Amino acid sequence: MSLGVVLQVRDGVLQVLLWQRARAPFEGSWSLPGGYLVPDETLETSIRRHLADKVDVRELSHLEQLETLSDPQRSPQEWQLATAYLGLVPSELDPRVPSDTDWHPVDGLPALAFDHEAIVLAGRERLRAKLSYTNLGFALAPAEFTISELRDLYAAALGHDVSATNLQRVLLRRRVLEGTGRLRPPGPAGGRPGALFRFRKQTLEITDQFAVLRPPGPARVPVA
Amino acid sequence: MSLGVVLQVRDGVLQVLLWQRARAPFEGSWSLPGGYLVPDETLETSIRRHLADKVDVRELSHLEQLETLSDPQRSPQEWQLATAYLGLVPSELDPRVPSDTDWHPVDGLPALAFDHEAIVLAGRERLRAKLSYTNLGFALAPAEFTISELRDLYAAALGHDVSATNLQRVLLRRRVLEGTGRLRPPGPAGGRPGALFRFRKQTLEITDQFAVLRPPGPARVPVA
DNA sequence: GCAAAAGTGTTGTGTCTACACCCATGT
DNA sequence: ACATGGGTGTAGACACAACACTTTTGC
Repeated sequence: MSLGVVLQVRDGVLQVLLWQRARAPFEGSWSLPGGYLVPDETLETSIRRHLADKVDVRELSHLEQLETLSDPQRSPQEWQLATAYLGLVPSELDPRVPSDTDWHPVDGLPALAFDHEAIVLAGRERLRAKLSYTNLGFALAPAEFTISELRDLYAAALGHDVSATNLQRVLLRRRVLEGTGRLRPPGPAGGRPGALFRFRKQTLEITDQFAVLRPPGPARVPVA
Repeated sequence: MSLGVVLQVRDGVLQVLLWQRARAPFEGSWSLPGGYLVPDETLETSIRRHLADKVDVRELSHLEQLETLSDPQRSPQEWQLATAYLGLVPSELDPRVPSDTDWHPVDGLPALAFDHEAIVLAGRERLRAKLSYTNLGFALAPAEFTISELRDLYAAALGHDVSATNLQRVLLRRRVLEGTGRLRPPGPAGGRPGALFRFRKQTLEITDQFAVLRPPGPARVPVA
């Protein structure tokens, strides 16, 4: 079967979409959405189908495989293999979800069915790691945003404060962001209007390729 | 089913263990070792069992899950899910393998059955990435080695030259290596004897935790 | 003018590459 | 002595964090 860890920053907090089980085992407790495969279906197709059917989530900005769980003890009833996926939803969307489905902060989860808590935490770890060395921020952010707004998204996902100053410089140096030329007018409290940025790419790219032990040769020239 | 990408540096070249198929489809062509699960078996148990049974490889220094393949077209006969694992064998071992099994350089693979070529390359990518930001080198190296020997292993795995000078400094600064106090006597051509080192840990550890966007606060003190 | 929010200048630090130089051994 | 291979010293490039300062707005 396939399972989806769908994450979104909502109200400034990283949240995961959970589904309340209607049947034993773990009747009534929260679990990850997902379900069985149908014949000749890809795992990715399967999780997309289950997310669209059961929880009406279609606007995934990113989807990647996490891991496959196979411990014979993970389900009390039967031996069950499950492949978990990480899905991300941009921050301004509010997909309509059925009544048995809701968002929960990843800090402060209720008791989850099966081994789902560990899977949620693994998904968050994957997100945190990739925010550091890829452009994955595109999947959390709306189409256009100010640096402050983006800083809040990164802070919620990473779980610690992020400096807007340095975030801007890192992402611009890596050419992950580009300015739109437009400005966001300030709120009623005043303040300088913020410049609006967007991600240059909406697909995953590694932006910090070689941590160390990179190939010999002259320093790579920054893209002109 | 489970599949294993077993890699080892042999004769200074990164090689993968392949198994020659005896049955259709792809009769006679090379493929990754592996096979079906038996009930109540973990995927990891399964791949270890198949590697031990069929190819007599028991001395894996590292084993981790790569990904699960599910394309309905990947096997011409039937719809087949396969979970691929990356296994590593230290460089000085020469496990006894049956006659239908052999090592092949990853640069210069024969035509492989199914989608196995892509899986091998994915395994190599995983290895290359983790050599940069973890202590995974322990899984390629013998118990003790000189920096030159280790340099050759890294160069074979990474596919480019590596400077022994800098490799030593990086791995010592990160406290991944430690000296043994012993020396390797020089060969017949003479030369200064090389100091012998070993990896401090034989289990995977991240040694370059935050590429960027690390939490605020005073600089982490290097371990005294 | 003053508060609020955004953005820039600048300094310091740590980590890495590159390369010159020195050290220990065999013949 | 000299060739061979191992190891250290050091300088420069770079990316980043931190923080002070400036800019632009509302009131």
